[in-house]
Amino acid sequence: MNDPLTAFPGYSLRRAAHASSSELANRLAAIGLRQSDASVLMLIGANPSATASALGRHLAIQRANMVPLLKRLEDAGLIERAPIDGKSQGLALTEAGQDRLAQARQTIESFEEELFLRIPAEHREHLLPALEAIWR
Amino acid sequence: MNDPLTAFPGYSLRRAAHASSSELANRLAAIGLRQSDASVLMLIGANPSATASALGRHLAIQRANMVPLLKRLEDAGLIERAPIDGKSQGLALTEAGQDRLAQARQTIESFEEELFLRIPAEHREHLLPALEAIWR
DNA sequence: AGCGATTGTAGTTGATCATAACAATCCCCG
DNA sequence: CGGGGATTGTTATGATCAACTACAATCGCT
Repeated sequence: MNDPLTAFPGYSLRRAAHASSSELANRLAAIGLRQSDASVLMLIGANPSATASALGRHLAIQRANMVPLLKRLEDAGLIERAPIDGKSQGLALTEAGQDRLAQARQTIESFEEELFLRIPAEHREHLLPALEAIWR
Repeated sequence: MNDPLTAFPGYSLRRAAHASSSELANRLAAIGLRQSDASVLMLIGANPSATASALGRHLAIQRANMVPLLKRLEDAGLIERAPIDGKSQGLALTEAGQDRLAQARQTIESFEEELFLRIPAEHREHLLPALEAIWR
């Protein structure tokens, strides 16, 4: 079939992101996490007592959309909130959260490594800088 | 903020795809199209009398999800269907569809060019092959 | 003639994102 | 110190995209 789309980097970008994203989502589902859950766990793990707003800003997740996400993690006993002042709350991992994060990290790291290795060697080192130029 | 995610190609891939995708969606919305609409128009334009199933296979859109998409395009008077045999139908652009496709093509091509130019020169030629290695 | 595969369709579900609105609180400047 | 603009968490709602199941009709091949 004649295909005018695959020559476009933007189109290929979407297809590649979708493919890799759904693969990772599958693997994370095996430990009961979504990608956004895992991202938030990773970020809280690296930044204890960060606020929901700050995490959202950094992950490009709207404040409003953080609410059900954090509620899910809290209901699952993975995170807990501690008031910082009257309006902000610091987020931290519970012990269960740290365990789950370890699993998530393992899942993500091996996934990312496989992904990286699928790229022909001569292009590998160019991918990340090229992508960052697009969204940073 | 300490960020363990941006070093991952997969994460950066999702962020870049989301950024570029929503930008393109905005521009296409100005001519009344979604990205999937535009993709389908492009593909029909390059492959007259292709079937819905064939398009879907090529674009990685499930047969079932092509239905509302094609209905939208047909209701907008952009495509028409001609029975090939008892169960297949060939899709073709109407005149309005060809006009709209021309606009879409213009929009997409200038978008893709801008996108391409945002990538530092030394990485540009590596992006497409790297992406294709991921999803092809 | 018949059986497996394909096609189009309908309906439902879930995930992700965007947006608007609101009350409570914070922070800074006059 | 007081007040106004900004920030925070939250509720609610809608749009988009994508996955799944199921079904009837038809095709293609043996």
